[in-house]
This record gives sequence, structure tokens and C-alpha cells, in this order.
Amino acid sequence: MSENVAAFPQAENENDHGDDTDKSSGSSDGGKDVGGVAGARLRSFIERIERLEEEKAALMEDIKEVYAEAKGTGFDTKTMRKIISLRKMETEKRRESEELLELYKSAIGMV
Amino acid sequence: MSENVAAFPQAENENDHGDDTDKSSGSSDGGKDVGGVAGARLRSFIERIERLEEEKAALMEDIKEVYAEAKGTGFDTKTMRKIISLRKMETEKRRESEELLELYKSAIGMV
Amino acid sequence: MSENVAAFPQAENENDHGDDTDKSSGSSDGGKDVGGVAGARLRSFIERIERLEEEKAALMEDIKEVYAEAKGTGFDTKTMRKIISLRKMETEKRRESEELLELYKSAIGMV
Amino acid sequence: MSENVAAFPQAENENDHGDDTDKSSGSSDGGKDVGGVAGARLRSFIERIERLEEEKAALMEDIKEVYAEAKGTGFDTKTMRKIISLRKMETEKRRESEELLELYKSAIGMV
DNA sequence: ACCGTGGTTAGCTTTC
DNA sequence: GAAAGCTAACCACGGT
Repeated sequence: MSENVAAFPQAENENDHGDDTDKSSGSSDGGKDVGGVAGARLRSFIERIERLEEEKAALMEDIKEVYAEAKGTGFDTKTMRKIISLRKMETEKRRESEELLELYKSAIGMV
Repeated sequence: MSENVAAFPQAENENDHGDDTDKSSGSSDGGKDVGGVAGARLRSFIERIERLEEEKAALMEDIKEVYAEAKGTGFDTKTMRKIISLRKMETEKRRESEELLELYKSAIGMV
Repeated sequence: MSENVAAFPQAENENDHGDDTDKSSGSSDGGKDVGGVAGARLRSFIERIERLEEEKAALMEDIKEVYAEAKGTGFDTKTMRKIISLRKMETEKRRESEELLELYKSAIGMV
Repeated sequence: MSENVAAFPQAENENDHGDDTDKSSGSSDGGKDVGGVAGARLRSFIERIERLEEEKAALMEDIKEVYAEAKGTGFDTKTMRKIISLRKMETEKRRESEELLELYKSAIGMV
């Protein structure tokens, strides 16, 4: 019990009046709320997440398709990626990194 | 036929070590179609991608929020992630097994 | 065409009296010597590969440890990675890529 | 310099304009220790990593050779790869399941 | 002989 | 500060 992992909600209350555990409508399992309301909620959360991840995967697929189309038109996708990444990058931070890199390079004589 | 998109679309080639003395710094449209139709197309592709990536980022945000909500309800997100990962693994493994089966079938002529 | 994948070298081995070179009782996938000696050979190849991949994984672990040690000494690992990657890169190729990138950038007006 | 990136271990130095091109051997800590002890250590780390990566590359080469040999014997490498991947997946999944079980156990106080 | 595809690896982010 | 998951780049292979 070194780390409290708290898999299920009912554990978080410090007011642990222990008799609230088995309220689940005559559940035959006697105790764990297996299949009970917490289980239902958990399932719901998980399904929501899985649904969102599917959408994300679809979007990634779309992106890949755009790249493919661009490539089919004759563009170089590697360069495109580089451009997009550059546009995302803050200039300041980039410059700093480059300075640091120079420093290191001179440190090892790789001028 | 000679409707070759020119300028950009042949970029993929990385050898061609020609030391391109033709500096495009002059930004004359003479040869490169800089800012011309290929440039416009490229820009369009890039903007489409950036738009999709924004949507993706939004989705990722949503996912984070669901986790946060679940956590607020008392669930342990680490466990949730593991469950989701296992479920995904099951799906993947099943899919791969089916592919393997197909492979075997074709191997023995059961096509 | 040519759906013939030929998973096994000599499939026509009708003499399939399980000559039990196969000792693996616990094997999950058909560890059976279906097809005669070919199964044994296949298993041998696969085990050799798995062994090599273990070694590779160990090596990757070692590399991670060196990075960790360097970090513990105060170096910035991200920069180190960059240096290593630069050293691997042929200068010529890198310069060319940069030129191409410049070209693209000017193409979309991102000067 | 929003984030202190900790360019060099000996950090204590606040004078940061390393204008002094001090390459002299008896560098008296006045500047960056360029080429000094930190540089030497960095170089050592980098060389160790590069050595390990060479070994790794050799191992990858070996793996390729085994695949080639198997192919020469008549096996279908694609199938082999899939089998190996499935076997790895099994191992991973089993490990993860066990972790999940531990998680659950601690969650219900079965520590 | 080239292109497209998929699988692999490394780097980055985020979490604990 | 360490660990893991996610993402993107790389590379090798098979197909056309």
C-alpha cells in the first residue's frame, strides 16, 4: 500500500465510512461494484477516448493523403514538412538552439 | 505533355550535385516560377495540412480533457491508459494474425 | 499476380509423419513440424533473428545509459544528438537540402 | 535566454561573451573551456555513443543477412517478419497485462 | 528501374 | 529527473 493507485473512484474520500461499498442493487458479486455504476462510467470514458482517437487517426490519414497528393503533383514532401515545421517554430528559440550548437561544436573542435 | 509544372515539381532528387550557381536571390521570375503557379499550389497544400493539424491538435486537447474529467471523477488515468493500450493491442494483434493467416493460405495455394 | 508466396521451401513433402525434431511443447503457433525439416529450419532462423534483436536492444539500452551519464554530468543531450547526427551527415548533401529549402521558402513568400 | 539550457557543466560562469578565442592549453577558466576538460569529456561521450551505434549497425547487418539466407533457402521473409512481430507482441502484451493486474491489486489494497 | 508502402528507429512531449 | 507514449523521418522491400 505504499502508493495509492486508486483505480476506482470510491477510494478517494478520506471520510472512509466503510459501509458504502456494496450498494449495488443486489449485485451478486458482493462488494466490488464490478459492472456497477463506476464500471459503467469507466467504460463510458474509455469509449469516448477511443472514439476521439479514431477521429485523430482519420485526421492523420487525411494529412498523409494531402502529402501524397502534393507528391503526386511533383512536390518534395520532405521539404514541405520542413517548411511546416519551421513555420511552427518560434524564431527566438531556434536561434538560441543554434548558438548552443555552435558552442558545442567548437568545444569538440568540430569547427 | 509539356505542361510540365516545371520549376518545383522535380525536386525529389537529391543528388544532382550541381552547385547551382544560379542564385535566386534576385527573385526574378525568369526561371524559377518563384511565386508563380507552383508556388501557389504549394502554399495551398501547406495550408491544407496546417488546417488539418490544427484539428488534430484540437482533438488531442479533447482527449486530454476526457482524461482530466475521468481523473476528477476519481479514476486513475494510468490504469485507464493501460486498459486502452491493451484493447488497442488486441485489435492490432488480431488484425495481424488474420493477415498472417492470409499469407499462409496464399502460400499453400489456398487463394 | 504471382500470388504464390511460397512460404515453405519444399511443400510437397508428403512424408509428414511428424518426425519430432520438434520439441517445443509450449510453442503457441504451429510449432509442429508440418512440412518436415523445413519447420525446424524456419524455427532456427527465427530464433537466430530473435537472438540478434535482443543483442540490439541491449546495445540500444547501453546508448541510452551513456546519454544518461552525460546528462548527469551536465551536458545537454539534445544538443549531443544533434552533433552526432551532423557528424553522420555528409556536408554536400546537407548543403543541397538547404538550398532547396531556400527555394521553396521563397516560393511561398516565406522569406 | 529564457531557459537555461546548461551549455556546459561547469555552469558557474556568468561571463558569457566568449569573445576571447582562448585556445591556449592553460586555459584559466576565464572563458568557455573550449577545448578544455569539459570539451574532452563531451568528446569522449560522443565517441562512446558513436562506437555503440557502429556495433548496432553491424548487428542490424547481421539480421539482414539471416533474412537473406532464409530467403535463399526458400522461406518468405515477409511471413517470417510477421511471425516474429506477433511473438514479440505476445510477450509485450503479457507483460502489460501483468502490470495492469498489479495496478488493480494495489488499487483494492491487495498489496 | 522506379515508385509506393510499410516497418523501423529516433526524437520530442508529457507524465509521474 | 526519469519513463513512456506519440509522432515523424528513414530505409528497405516488393510491385508495377
